[in-house]
Amino acid sequence: MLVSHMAYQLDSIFSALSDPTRRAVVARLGQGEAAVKDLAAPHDMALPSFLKHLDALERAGLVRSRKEGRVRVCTLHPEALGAVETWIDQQKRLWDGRLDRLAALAEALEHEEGTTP
Amino acid sequence: MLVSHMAYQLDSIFSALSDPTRRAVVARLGQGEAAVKDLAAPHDMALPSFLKHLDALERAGLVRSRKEGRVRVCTLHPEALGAVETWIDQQKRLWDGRLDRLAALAEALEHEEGTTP
DNA sequence: CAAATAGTTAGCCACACGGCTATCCTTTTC
DNA sequence: GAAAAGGATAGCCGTGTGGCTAACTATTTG
Repeated sequence: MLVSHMAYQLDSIFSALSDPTRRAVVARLGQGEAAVKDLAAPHDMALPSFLKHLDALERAGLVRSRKEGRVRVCTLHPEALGAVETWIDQQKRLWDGRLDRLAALAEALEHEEGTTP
Repeated sequence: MLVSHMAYQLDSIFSALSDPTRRAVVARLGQGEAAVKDLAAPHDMALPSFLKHLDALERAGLVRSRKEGRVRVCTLHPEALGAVETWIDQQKRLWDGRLDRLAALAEALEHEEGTTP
């Protein structure tokens, strides 16, 4: 899994999650799949506007949907959140690594104490 | 910590992280603080453009900066990422809770088997 | 089959975003 | 003290985003 491949994914995932309506949809779908109409109900906006939010979530791979008759049923794909977690973990490792090097440096200086006036 | 307070924060944090330039800056600052000029160097854009990215990171609380003479020194504030992790963990709990209920339902059905023809 | 339901598509609008240049303001440095 | 360095600010420009209405398609349902 090349980082450059992930980058585009991360763009759309972070972007999708940057909106409260879309985060609410993710939370709702965490309880189980739902039809577009039911997903849209709690949100005070016209359906076409809401559909754009769903599109964003689908483009990010967070949600998938299938059509059953005239109803579109949406399902959460929580694995997509894994990309975010992975990225955060990488940042933590960078951060911790930096702290480790600082500690090593501090220790080195201590051992050297008094030898280089 | 009220959810409604977090919501606005999450907006700006997710939004800040939705751009590769800004994620690169976060990664860079994970190694230690740096001056604006040095942060900007790897990114092929004019300084004012880059400053907007820094602004986004500061507004999200991911980066803070202080002025030393004519140089602005930027520092990572990794705690801000905690808001993201918290949100993801909440979603996982929702998801897992749903699976638990499904399992409970399945078990209940099994016990009931044959008693309700 | 007619009407209601559930989406879908097209197109409009205001405003945010990401890039730029040009200019200005401090602080160093020579 | 003049010039260079490091940012900051203002303003322009094309594109993207989030909202809307209106009109259309495809399924159910009465």
